[in-house]
Amino acid sequence: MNNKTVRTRFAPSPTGFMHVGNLRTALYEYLIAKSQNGKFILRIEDTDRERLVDGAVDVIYNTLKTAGLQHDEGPDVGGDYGPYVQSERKNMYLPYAEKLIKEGKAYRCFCTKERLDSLEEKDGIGGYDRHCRELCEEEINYLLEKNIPYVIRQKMPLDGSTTFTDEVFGTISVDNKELTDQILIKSDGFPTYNFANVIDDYEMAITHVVRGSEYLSSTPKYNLLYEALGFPIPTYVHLPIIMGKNEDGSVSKLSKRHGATGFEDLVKMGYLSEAIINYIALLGWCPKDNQEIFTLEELAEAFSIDGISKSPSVFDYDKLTWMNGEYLRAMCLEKFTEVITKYLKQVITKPLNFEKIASILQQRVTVLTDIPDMIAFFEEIPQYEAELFINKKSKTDLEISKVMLTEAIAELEALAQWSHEAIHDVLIGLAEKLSVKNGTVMWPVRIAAAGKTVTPGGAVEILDILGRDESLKRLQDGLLKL
RNA sequence: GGCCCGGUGGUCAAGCGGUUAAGACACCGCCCUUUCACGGCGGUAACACGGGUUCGAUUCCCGUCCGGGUCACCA
Repeated sequence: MNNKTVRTRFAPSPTGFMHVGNLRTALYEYLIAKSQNGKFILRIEDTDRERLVDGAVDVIYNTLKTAGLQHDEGPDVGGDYGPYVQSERKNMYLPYAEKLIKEGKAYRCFCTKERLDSLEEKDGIGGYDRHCRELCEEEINYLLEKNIPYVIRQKMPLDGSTTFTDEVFGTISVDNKELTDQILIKSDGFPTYNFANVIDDYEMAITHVVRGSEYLSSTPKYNLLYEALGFPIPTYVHLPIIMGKNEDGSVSKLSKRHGATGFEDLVKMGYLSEAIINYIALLGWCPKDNQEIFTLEELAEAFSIDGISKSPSVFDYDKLTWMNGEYLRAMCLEKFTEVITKYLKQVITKPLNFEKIASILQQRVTVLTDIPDMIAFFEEIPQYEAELFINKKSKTDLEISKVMLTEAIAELEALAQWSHEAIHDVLIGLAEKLSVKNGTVMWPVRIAAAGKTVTPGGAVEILDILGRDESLKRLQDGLLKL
């Protein structure tokens, strides 16, 4: 047993978008670290200078923050292994590459982009032909003197095979002849992701390399690099890929074309960050006891690598929606009211009691953005046809509704005090007095009060929220339709 | 196409040689009920296929098929 502190790292490149796949990787990295009292590190991988996006790093910080995945070390919080931004580490990589050249494990490649492209066309399937691998010293010096730009490539073994063990996928072996002489340093002097990753993970003492399984096939190359450099090989944890359903029913790696796949998009659509985290935690991992609703703390407590599955999983908005509803319903009313106030304000300008509205909404909302449509009738009653008064199950037709509304209005007008309890008693009492089922009274009243057949809350709640004057006015107007 | 990985209901998934093959979402029905929802109860629905190994395979091995990933001076 080694009791070295577990250190995991989340190493996104700043693209301005936090894909749920990346978020889940971050989550698992966080959980693996936290479940073992380890450290979770954030490192920004910005070696691709052509793709930099302004403000992208802030998106990463914000996402991690609202998701609750606080890192222990990173560009913004510091740490003993900085800098945590690869572009600021630029000059650390070249010496390693040059060391490899000296040891005959890497070489300079002067091939032009054009030549590489033509190679691809020739054999159809990529792969560098190792043209510069055996250049003699004179040739190299000549090209160097002429300032021909070059990259540094790693020399892959020509035969044999490379084997590594992954905690999730087990032992995997690949023939070395499948491996291309990968680029370590680009012609602009920046390291490639492949190279920087290995160096940084080593220098930052990362113990568990956690990433999506799309890296599985390039892992042998990393292993060879660790060996060439004399670095210890980290524990690999490859995660199953999150898939999205295509329009034709097929599935492929979840991407933007599958709809909202960014964390911020999901939040904008009305999903709570806690629900998103909870849901994606279960996408590819299962606890021992099948529990489904977890706080982040509970996840960190229950998480273990052996619960990670190997097969890809399809992102299911239905289940996320259900889970979001669970979170919404579990809130106390005050909290729920606070959360939905901004959605209420989108359609309500009248001085209505938000907490009362919240109380009828809480059991019915699954996605926050549904709220405005659900309660817009409080602000203004929609145009509606008299046919809405007809309901078989409540035993109402136009004639009966007219009677019920007339009676209800008379009773309600006489009400000394406009409260939920008083309204309830008077309407239920009316049904009893007329010897009809409750629904026969309630249906017409609710239709007249709301102008629609489906409403959150019943007649009593709606009248209570609307207040005496508006309620009576709406009931009178309803009566006029009959 | 080469290489790598995977394959339990529509979806997420338990299972790790002997089970009536869990559970959740979705769907359907019933109950509750003042519409809808919530809640309760019940239901439809799965081990991709073919060979082995074994007394016995969803589980182990091989092949087929299907699905996915990967083959960049992107990460």
